[in-house]
Amino acid sequence: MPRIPSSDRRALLVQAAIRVIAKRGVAGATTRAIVAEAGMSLASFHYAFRSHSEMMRDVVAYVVGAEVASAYATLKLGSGIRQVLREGLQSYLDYVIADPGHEQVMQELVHYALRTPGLESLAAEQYEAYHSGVMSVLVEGAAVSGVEWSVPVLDVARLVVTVTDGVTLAWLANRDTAAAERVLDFAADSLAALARPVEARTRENAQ
Amino acid sequence: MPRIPSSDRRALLVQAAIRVIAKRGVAGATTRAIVAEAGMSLASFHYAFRSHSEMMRDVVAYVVGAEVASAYATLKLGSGIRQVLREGLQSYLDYVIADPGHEQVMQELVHYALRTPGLESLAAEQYEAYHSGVMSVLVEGAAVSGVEWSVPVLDVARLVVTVTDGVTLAWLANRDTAAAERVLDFAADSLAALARPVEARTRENAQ
DNA sequence: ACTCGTCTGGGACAGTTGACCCACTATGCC
DNA sequence: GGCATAGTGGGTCAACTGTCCCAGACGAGT
Repeated sequence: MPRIPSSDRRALLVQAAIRVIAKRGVAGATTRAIVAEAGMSLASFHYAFRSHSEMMRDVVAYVVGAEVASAYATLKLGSGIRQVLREGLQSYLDYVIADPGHEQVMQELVHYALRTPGLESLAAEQYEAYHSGVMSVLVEGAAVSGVEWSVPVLDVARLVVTVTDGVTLAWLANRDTAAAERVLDFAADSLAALARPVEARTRENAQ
Repeated sequence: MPRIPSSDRRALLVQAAIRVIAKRGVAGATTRAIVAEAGMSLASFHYAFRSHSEMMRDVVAYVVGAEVASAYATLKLGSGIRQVLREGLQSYLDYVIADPGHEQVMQELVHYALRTPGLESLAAEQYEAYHSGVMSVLVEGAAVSGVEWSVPVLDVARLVVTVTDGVTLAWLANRDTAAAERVLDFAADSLAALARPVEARTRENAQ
């Protein structure tokens, strides 16, 4: 069997764990299922991690750091801010539909972190990452569309995350794509109302 | 030990299970933990339920049927629809803050149902119950405020549920009450824009 | 060629879990 | 009182889990 360099083994196991969670849920992420997914032996697990919970901490930290904002980052340069918002939200929904397991894992990991002593802060960090990731997209989107936000961008980002979380959970439950898109229509309309055309002289009060 | 009549035993165990889930999460809802919470013996469990998963099905069905809309039903008769919405959303948030475990259980059970073969439909039913419960509140709220909804009320209900779910998850993660309330401010504003004063003659196009 | 530290395979362990079983007790009915 | 039935207690089982251990294999440096 090929030997795996020490630096990669943890990452390999973490990613295998995420795949297992996507397939079987957090409860199914046993050490044996994970090493089987990673094609490793059981002993290798405890060679890489001191314990199962130590690995789960890394799993949560991994999803916080990586790919978090990537789902939001499909920024198409539309004609106006309303369309930029709508298309951004749509690409997020498309992403959820294409790979429902992934966003399901994200929410399950939030609940797992909230339940696990010592990991509660990671849930908060996960949302900070969401918010700041979306915020930068919103700043860029506003710049492209020549508008500015009439409220703090961070609050707008919170609204976007609220909507995406809510739509995700409902869609996972009832798979009603048309209803989800109507919600996104309304969200895009309402959020666009928070933007106003930028007047060249009052540029400094952005953010 | 007092004998428990047959009709109550299942309900007792289901409610005990919900308390255990609130305390320890879905993964902690073992048969032993549940019967301990219910003050019963282990044998009584399999006397009442054929299996653990059969009881979990009842747990999910129970939360779908009972109390689902109760959190929304704190309808205060405010001056206008905007205030009715805002106060309704606030009372929901107050409820989440007062008993975070309960709404956490609700979301965890949705994910559990989605993961469990044969229970996926219960997740959809849970959201149908949410939507119809909120919808009736919205209908009443509109009537009290003398407005009508310019879009199907069911869609408005979906928006409300989307917001409450999103706010719940974010608040559970970061406990940022002020931010949650700003989100609710915006939601109430935006939703109120979907209502228009009812003109006595066009009463019939209410959904 | 030798050796040392890195890594792996397989086995084993104790603890927990869902499920089951059977002797036993209470209760209502004749 | 006797008896069937509903309900209970406690013990037991196999399966599964996280964790540990140890003999050995590989590779790099000498």
